[in-house]
Amino acid sequence: MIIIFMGTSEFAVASLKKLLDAKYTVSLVVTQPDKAKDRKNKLRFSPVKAFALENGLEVLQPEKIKGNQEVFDRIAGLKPDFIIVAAYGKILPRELLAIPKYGCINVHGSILPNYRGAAPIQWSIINGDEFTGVSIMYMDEGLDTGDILRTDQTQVRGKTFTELHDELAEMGADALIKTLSEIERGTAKRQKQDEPKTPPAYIITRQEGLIDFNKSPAEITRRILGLYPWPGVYTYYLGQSVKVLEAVDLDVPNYEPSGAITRVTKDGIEVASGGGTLLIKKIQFPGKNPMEVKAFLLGNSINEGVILGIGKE
RNA sequence: CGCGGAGUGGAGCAGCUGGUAGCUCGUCGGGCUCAUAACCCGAAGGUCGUAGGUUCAAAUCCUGCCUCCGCAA
Repeated sequence: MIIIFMGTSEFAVASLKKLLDAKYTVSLVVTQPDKAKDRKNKLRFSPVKAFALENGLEVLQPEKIKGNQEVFDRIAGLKPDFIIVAAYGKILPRELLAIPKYGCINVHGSILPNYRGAAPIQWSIINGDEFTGVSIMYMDEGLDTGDILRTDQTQVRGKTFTELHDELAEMGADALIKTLSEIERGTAKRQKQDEPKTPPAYIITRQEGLIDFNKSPAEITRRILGLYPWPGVYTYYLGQSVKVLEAVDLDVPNYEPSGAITRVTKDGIEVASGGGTLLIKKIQFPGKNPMEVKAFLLGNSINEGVILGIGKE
């Protein structure tokens, strides 16, 4: 059994690890080129690359994959049985999909056909879904449109992105292993996807974290969970950006203009949002560590009546 | 060499045109209260990130280093 693994993010690491644990031989790991840099501008490996190197696996990092003859030859030359893809970050061209004997299998962090795309976990939290899960599917040329082999589900409620992500990464890895053995035994069933009931899960940008105080406190609260830790949810206070790390929906009507600070107490900052009241409890200013509003107030003051969200934009 | 902010008693800050440190909260003890997150009195707790330098004298000026963080990727 010859397996080629393609993945980049932390989500993919779990699957790669389980493959190794299950004694599959991973002949090659393909991941994105090193481009992430830290504050000192030092190169950082993708999580998958880091893991692969630790485990002595061969790593390939093509800049371009479509129409790259060298990469194609390399992969085809291995005569793989499977190509396993998890959070790789690029669409694979048709000729590559055709290489492996048993096909290209993808691990995806949602129950397809819902949330096709790059950020399924974040969006399921932001949208307030009760359930989400993972899907194992055959890949085709579309974006997460291939036939489904297996899905598993779990609850979303109250989990942060990190928590749900880690859970789904494990769940996806387990589902992958089970699916592979089913395929080998010939008991796997494939099923075409229905029409999605959600919009595509567009990749998250920093902009997604800017709070819109016209939205309900509940939605803002979910966004805080879904965008944790990156990019985080933020707004502007007196022209300076502030991250909002923790907030609760007070479930109290508030008819002040959206974004207005209506009350400052030791519990936090009450802000009018979408007709409701959002209590901001934990914040972080640039250059500072995260802190409870209560602590912030010991050395600083926040005035009621100030409108949040007015800043550089 | 990507840009920038910050490191001061447990927490959040002030002090930084140099002369051995202050505020708010917390903690501990006591008091007042039916009672309290309220109030009053008192106490403990900091070699001011670190290593050097300048100076009669540095938290305060200069240099190196470490750590944390915001932006950009």
